[in-house]
This record gives sequence, C-alpha cells and structure tokens, in this order.
Amino acid sequence: MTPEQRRAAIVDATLRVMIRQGIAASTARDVAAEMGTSSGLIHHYFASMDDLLAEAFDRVASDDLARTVAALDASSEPVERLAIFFAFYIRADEDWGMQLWLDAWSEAARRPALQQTSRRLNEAWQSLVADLIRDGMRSGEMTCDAPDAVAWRIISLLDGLALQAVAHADLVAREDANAWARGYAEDELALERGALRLRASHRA
Amino acid sequence: MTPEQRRAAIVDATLRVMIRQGIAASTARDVAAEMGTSSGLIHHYFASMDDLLAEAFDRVASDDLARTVAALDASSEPVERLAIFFAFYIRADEDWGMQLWLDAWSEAARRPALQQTSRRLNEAWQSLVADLIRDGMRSGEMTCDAPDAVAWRIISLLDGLALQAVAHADLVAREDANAWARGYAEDELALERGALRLRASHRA
DNA sequence: AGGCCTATTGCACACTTGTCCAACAGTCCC
DNA sequence: GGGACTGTTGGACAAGTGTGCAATAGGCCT
Repeated sequence: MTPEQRRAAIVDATLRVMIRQGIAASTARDVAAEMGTSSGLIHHYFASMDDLLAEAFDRVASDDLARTVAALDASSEPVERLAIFFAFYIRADEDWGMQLWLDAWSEAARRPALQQTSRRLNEAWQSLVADLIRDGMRSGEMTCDAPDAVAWRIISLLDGLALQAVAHADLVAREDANAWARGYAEDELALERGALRLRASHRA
Repeated sequence: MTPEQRRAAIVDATLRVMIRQGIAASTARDVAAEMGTSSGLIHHYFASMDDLLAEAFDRVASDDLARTVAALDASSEPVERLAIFFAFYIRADEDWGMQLWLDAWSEAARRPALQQTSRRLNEAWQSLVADLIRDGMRSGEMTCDAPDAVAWRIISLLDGLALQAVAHADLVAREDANAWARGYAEDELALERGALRLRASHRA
C-alpha cells in the first residue's frame, strides 16, 4: 500500500466511523479497529485527531459540492441550474449528510482544523449559489440587488429545514421537508412576469 | 441550603459551564469547580451527567419559552402576537442561545435525556406558533390550511438563519440575520388584502 | 447534651482518550 | 546476503471521564 493509498484508506475508515457514531464520538482507536490495524498507524499519517476528522469531513463535503457542480454543468439554463442546486442541497438520498454538518458545526468550537474546514465549505456553497444568481443576471433571466446576501439566506433556510428533518426524522417525513424546501425555493425565486426576481429584503 | 436550593444551584452552575464551554465539554468536575464544591455532590442530586445536562438545558429553554408566552399575553392582537414571537425567537440579545440548541441537537444522539428534552421543547415552540396561527384564524385575521405544518416550517427557517449567524458570526452581522428573519416573517405572513394568509405549500 | 440523619467531602475505581515511542517487519538497493 | 529505510505494531503514558462510596461535618430534634 502506497502512502497515498494508506492515507485515503484511513480517511475512508474515519468517514465510516463518523457516519456511524457521530464526529464527537469518533476516536483514533475506532478508526484503527475499522481498518483492522493498530491505532499508532493513524498518528503516523495524521498529526492530530482534529486534522484527521477535518480531512474526512472535507472529503465528503467537497465530494458533495463537486457532484453538484458536475450536475450543474449539464444545464446551461440559469433557472434550471438553480433548481438542480436545490435538489442536490436537500440531499434526500443521504440521511447522514445533515447530521455530519450538524456535528461539524457543534464540534467546531473545540476543533480548530474542523472549524476551518466547515467554514471554508460553507462559504464555497454560498458562493456557488451567488455565482448561479449572477449567471442568471448576466443572461437577463434573474434580477437581484444583492446576490451574496440572497445566497447566504437561501443556504440558511435550507439548512434550517434539513436540520429539523434530521432532529425530528420520525415526526416529520423527509419528503415533506424536501417538498417544503422546494416550495420555498420556487417562492424565493419569485417568478414574476417570466423573470426571476431574487429579493434581498422581503419588504421592498 | 435546602435540597431544592442546592439542586437549583447545581443547575445554575451547570448552565454557566455549558454556556462557557459547550455542552459536550461540560464535565461534572467543571460544574463542581464552578460551585466551589466537590464533584461527588453532583451525583448526590443527579443520577447521571446526562440528566443534569438535560435539566440545565431544560431550564434555559423553558425560561425562554415562558418569557415569550408572557410577552405574548401582553397583546391580544393575533398579528401583533406573531410579530412578538418572531422578536423573541430570534434572541438577538443572547449570543449563546443558538449555540446551546446546536450543541443539544448534536449531542442528543449520545445523551438520551438531553434528546428527550430538546425534542420536547422544540415541539413546544412549534405548537406555540401553531396555536398563534389558530388564534388568528378564529378571529378571522388569518387563513391557513395547515397550521401545524406552517408552524413547523417557520421554526425551521428561523433556526436555519440563527444557525448560520452563530457559525459565521464574524462574516454575517447578527443584525442582518435578524433583519432577514423579520423580513422573511413578514413575507411568510403574506399580508394580502389586510388579512393574513399563511401558506402550507408555497405553490398553490 | 446526646443522638440521629443527611448533606457533603475527597478519593478510589474502571475506563477512555490523544499522543508518543521503542521495537519489529517488510522491501528495496548495494 | 547484508544494510538501510520506512511502514507498522502494540503498548506505555498522562490526563481526562462518569460513577460509586466510606468517612466526615454540621445542624436539628429530643
């Protein structure tokens, strides 16, 4: 096994443990057991547990982002692209995605590397949406007086819906959360006279 | 010190520790040090650390709820009452309130008592909003085809905004989050022809 | 005053954590 | 084959955890 492969294998195992037990409860020994190796090996490749957790979280979150970007490239229609973003951000097929983000947010206070990673990816998502809006503005299909602010708010609201869906998975059907998010999206897009008008403040 | 006073003092100290260090990093010894007593005392009053954390979280969250209910009673005007709710739920004066909820959500997976408490209070907030809407419907000032669903969605969206405001406190001014939440609120209330129409699905 | 009862102490216990490290094993080069 | 190098091991280590418990202190009642 080359060093690169080994590193990747450790990150893989860490990811499985994180998804199974949550970030806070993932220990070096758990990861070692998951791989069937000794725990010392982990610190041979990663300076600290914080770094390892951050890198593992980075991988899933970055992959999610990359998959979304790839899917977006399939369409050049700005409004359709925004719809694709919503579909991907909801992550209806994974029930652990949002739990991981939740853990990362909460754990970030005590793990510097994880905090940095979580923030970087959050900003990447926000800027992706902002770019989507700007694209729509360039092609004249959207109007928006503050793309960054609107993008930030869209991310926030979707996070809130996903959060409650995770916290109350048994009370609220996941499909409901998705439907509502989609409904909000379409409302937020404010289809008016065939053009998309994204509002920075709801009260004009 | 009577047993009741001592219990309350322990909960008080736990609360201070929780706010300072986060729920996950709050230990029995920290609480004891905060009170200037021995750590054994804590387990004389609480069966487990999980129970203590749950009770401490219960206290803040219940107090927040009670304060909101008290403020609501000051107004009998349904629309005004909903506005009051929004103002209280944003919790602009406390910068730790949302962090505590975030910790509770994340930590709930590993602490049964905390999970139960967090869920109970979340449902209480949701049902408060639902009742507010039903009041408005009774007096004819609001129309809503699914008060519970709308209440759940309102809570979700506000949580999302508060969440991002906590995670990126330095990137996004708290006042912006509040302004947006308020803006969303007014939009959600959908003031139309002087009457409040609360939509269950955004797409009619 | 004496007895009792309970709050409170301080510590022991078993266990887990991240981190580190001396020893071992495998492989590749000379 | 022998040596050097590096991946890998397994365990040591100190610091932490929740939990239980014998011993103490302190006040209250009789």
